[in-house]
Amino acid sequence: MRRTTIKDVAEKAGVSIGTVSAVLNRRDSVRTVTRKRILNIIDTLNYRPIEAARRRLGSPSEKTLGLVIKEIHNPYFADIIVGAQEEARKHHYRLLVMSSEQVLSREIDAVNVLVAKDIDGLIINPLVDSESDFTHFADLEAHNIPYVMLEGLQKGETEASVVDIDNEKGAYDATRHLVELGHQHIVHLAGPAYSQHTLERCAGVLRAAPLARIVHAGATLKDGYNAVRDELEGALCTALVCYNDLVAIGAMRQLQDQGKRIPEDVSVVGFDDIEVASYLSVPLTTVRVPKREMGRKAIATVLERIHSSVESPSTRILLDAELVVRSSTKKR
Amino acid sequence: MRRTTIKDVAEKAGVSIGTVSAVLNRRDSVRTVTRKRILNIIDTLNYRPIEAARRRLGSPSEKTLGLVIKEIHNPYFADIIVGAQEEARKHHYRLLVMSSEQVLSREIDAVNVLVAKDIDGLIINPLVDSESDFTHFADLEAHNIPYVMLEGLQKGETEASVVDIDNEKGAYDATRHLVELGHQHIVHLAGPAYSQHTLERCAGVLRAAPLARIVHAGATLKDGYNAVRDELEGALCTALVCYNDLVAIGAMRQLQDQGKRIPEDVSVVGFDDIEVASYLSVPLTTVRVPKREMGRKAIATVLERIHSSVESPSTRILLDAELVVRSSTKKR
DNA sequence: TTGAAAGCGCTAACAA
DNA sequence: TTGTTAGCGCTTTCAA
Repeated sequence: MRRTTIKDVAEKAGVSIGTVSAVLNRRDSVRTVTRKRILNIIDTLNYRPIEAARRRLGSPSEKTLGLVIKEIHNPYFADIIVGAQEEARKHHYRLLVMSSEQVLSREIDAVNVLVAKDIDGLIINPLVDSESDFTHFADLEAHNIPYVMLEGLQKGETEASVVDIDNEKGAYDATRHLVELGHQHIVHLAGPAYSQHTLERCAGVLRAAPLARIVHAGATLKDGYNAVRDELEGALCTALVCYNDLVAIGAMRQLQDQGKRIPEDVSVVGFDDIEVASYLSVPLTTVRVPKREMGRKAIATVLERIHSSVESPSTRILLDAELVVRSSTKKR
Repeated sequence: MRRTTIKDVAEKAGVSIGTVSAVLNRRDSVRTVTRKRILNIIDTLNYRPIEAARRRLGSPSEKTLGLVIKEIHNPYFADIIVGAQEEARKHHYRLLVMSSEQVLSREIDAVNVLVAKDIDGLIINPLVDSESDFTHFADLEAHNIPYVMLEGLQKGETEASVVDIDNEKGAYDATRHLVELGHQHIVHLAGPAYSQHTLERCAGVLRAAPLARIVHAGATLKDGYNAVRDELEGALCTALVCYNDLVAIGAMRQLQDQGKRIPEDVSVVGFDDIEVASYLSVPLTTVRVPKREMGRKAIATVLERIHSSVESPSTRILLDAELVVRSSTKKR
């Protein structure tokens, strides 16, 4: 069933498409009766003009950028979105956000839709699945749509620019802090499988504390809660390095349920420094990631690519992240 | 400066647009030398075909719905987004998200962009400014794009459907709970100005406790923190009803800074039941809003309107919200 | 292997 | 006041 077009409306109304167009564009050259009749038919036919056609195809359309994130629930991304939006607005671009929710097929889907919607550039925090196919990125390149990633891909499959922090160093700093506090039994609650960040942070933890135990957790409150419940029952553990703040908060809740005090019994370090981290009863020691700045920088980078006529080389921009010591860690 | 078109490429390459099109569509009827030459020119000219035109205008395009929220930082919206996405996917629609960040001009902007991107329907949590203009909603109606609101407008300016909860009742229940606990000095940390939810919740609080003091706060962690710091210094107050959980968490942090214990010294009730509320050291008593279901229901409602040929009447769907008593409230 | 031309839905200029 | 038509960027036949 074809979409209803202006022609259908014109036919049914017994007028020309020009007249219908005039009504659509609120030109006052149409007789009231005719207008009413046409309006009626538009309504019953449920007709909706195709915007792309109205804009006379060639005319400059809305400038838009796409942003594909991994989890809408993570305040980490909220900050990135705000920074990105800010920078985009400054340059008169609008930001369309989609979330893959950690599902590769949705990521591919999101990119396709955004391409179909004719965005001018894309920021994406890609899923780094081992079996990832990169056709959607190839598509972007074929379409000449510049894009920037918020997390590096393992293989050098694409020539994309990356805006990120040094995750290995961040995790190293966090763990080093615990080591210096005298902790011997450190457990790392690691992030989701197949994430580059997970890998890098594990590496950082192990560099600072080669004997640290790595436990697979995930990226959410529940993941942190469950990991501590299922994996740390009675285990020797005086300090926790968590993949992110959400996991840390979940872990702390479970520790508390087990009657353990923080930081007296167990020290906990998070990652990201989401806003709520400093509002907790026991303010969280964590690695501050400059999220807004990352969003801004990512946009600035695509914009550069959009506006430069020459093929700019792909870059890897690493912003600074630093440990923020609050009350959830304590000398052993 | 016009956008580069296929014609430019063809001219510069000394071929016809048909040949360029063939290259673009990976047809193997083009001689390798010609293809290479064209590809080169595409690159140097930074040419990007307009998707809308490729799709031959009439052909059915990607089915998409728009969602305009008020604050990307509020987990309340994250849940709504997840529910909406879920329902949309089930019906093979994609969801494009934009955030107004409490700024009316951005809301208008977002709607315009979404319309330009040819969405099939819209969910919006509108800003209810007293000086609101409703032209963007009128535009939606003119374009025959069905939309559903997640918060009622004050005036009956539009004929939109609304999916929401009974906010007055929710706030009443929350406050009533405190009254039953014996609290006499109740303060309500109210939401942002010009929000319908703010108004409705204030009304609910006052119905349960006519003597409650209303303090303007806002919708964020910081708002809660600041309100308690600036307005409750030394004030008589044994219980706090907060506009939402974020405000409650912010308020609790400040109370703690003042050396007050929760719930021994002050009882606190939130609103929304965002996930983190149950993970706090003092799990938060709050009004559980069925956020995902609201997202789902809102999508289902637009979809109905999209697919029904008859003009469906606007409805007002109120889902159930109920008080969840945890540990932040206590008998006086 | 390439070019020419029709047609997609719509707007705007012009003619009737 | 209404109808006719060219043209927007592109794909797709069909002919050369």
